[in-house]
Amino acid sequence: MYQAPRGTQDKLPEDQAYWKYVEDTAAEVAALYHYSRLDTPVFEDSGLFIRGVGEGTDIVEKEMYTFNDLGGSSVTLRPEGTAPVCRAYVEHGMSNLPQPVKLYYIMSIFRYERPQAGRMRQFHQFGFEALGESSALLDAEVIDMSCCFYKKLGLKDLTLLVNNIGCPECRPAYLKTLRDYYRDHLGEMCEDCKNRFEKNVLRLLDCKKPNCKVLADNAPKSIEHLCDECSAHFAALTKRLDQLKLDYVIDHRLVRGLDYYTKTVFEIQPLIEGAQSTIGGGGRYDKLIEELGGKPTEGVGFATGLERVILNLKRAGIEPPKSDKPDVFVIWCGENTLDMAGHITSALRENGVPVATVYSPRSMKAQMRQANTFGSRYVIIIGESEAENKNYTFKDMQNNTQETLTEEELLKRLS
RNA sequence: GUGGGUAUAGCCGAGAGGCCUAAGGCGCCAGGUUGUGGCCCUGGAGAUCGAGAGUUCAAAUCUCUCUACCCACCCCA
Repeated sequence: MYQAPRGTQDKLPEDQAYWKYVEDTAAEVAALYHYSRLDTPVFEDSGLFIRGVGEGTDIVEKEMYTFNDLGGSSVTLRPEGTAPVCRAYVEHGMSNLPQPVKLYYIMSIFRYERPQAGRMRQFHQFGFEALGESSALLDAEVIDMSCCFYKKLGLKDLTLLVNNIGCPECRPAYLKTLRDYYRDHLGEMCEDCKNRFEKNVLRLLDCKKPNCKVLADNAPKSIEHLCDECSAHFAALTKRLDQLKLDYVIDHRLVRGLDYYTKTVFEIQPLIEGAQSTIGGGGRYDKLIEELGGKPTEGVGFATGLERVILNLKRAGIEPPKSDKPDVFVIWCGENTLDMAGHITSALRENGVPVATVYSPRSMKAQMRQANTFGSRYVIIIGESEAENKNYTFKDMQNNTQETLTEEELLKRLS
């Protein structure tokens, strides 16, 4: 038999309440911070991600779903959301709108990886991007908004990590310092890191191997090698975060895996040990839009994995809210009851009341059982005597009380 | 890409060569008299034991191959 493709999953009815809760909360928070929704296509020109995310990154090198369509164009299932948003910003001339332009999205993301807990090939992100503003106050607001999202969901015990990895002005010098430092320790590094030494020195900092970790802890820190502008930016950010009373940890080893980040980077992690520690992350990307062919436009954003959010909700025992609409189950049993049942079912639905019923004759007991397993609050019983008297037996399953009502009384009661 | 683990009905899960024409539980269906749920009781349906090959008189149980899933590394959300 067929199965859902590796690394994908069905969102089953029993999980939908979680998804709705998370997505509704995302939309609510987005509105609070004045972000508008943007949906972009599931696939894009492959070049967008190669240019945007960076050729040396793992995402581009080995995780993209890239294929040629029938016309011969190379397209890629989006492996992240920031580049598409920037593309849309440029394409639709949003630089003419009042800046910053604030956009959010809830979309599926595709990365070809070995699946494991909290890591899917198709997963979903809630993300938001603010474009056209360079102030660190906005960085702080983005971080604040991220925290607000988790807080509203009821997630606690999250750690906020922040760092500043510099800009094209100061980063080259820092990278040189870093390379000089690591050059003396090549012998102590793992194979991967030796490789990274050549390709991407920054990434040496977040290797988790014990030896490399020690090296990284003692490595030159980016925030100590910032230019005046970046330094001031970082100071403004932390000052604002303090005002917002957000607890954060400055993590020198936080560098992120996408090439487009400049200055601020941050990550949010649950306390639970082990893999997939990051639940969300983001940062500033002041050169990205330029890189994609737009005019120089700063940006800062954040994205969080919804599967991981839900995983953490479940671990924390947080349940999504239940709807409090009255659910009605219509039972019909006996001669001439079907027409009345059909009539009242339609009438209730026209009044906006959710109704379930049965379609084949079954014993009253069986129908009551079904109403019970459905969790219906009310049951309307139409048996032969009701059919004869043109009224309805209305039963409250919770209080175990029932009464005889006319159609008008019934509709009034439930609407 | 690397390493480890698992694979029995819709779900959970016993089972370690013949007594398995596969236990039990949940769920589902039907009953427990005459028109009524949740508890309880009784009965029922539902499994080519992941797939293929091999060893054997005999395999869910042993061997091999494949596949899928899980976990970790890696990476990230």
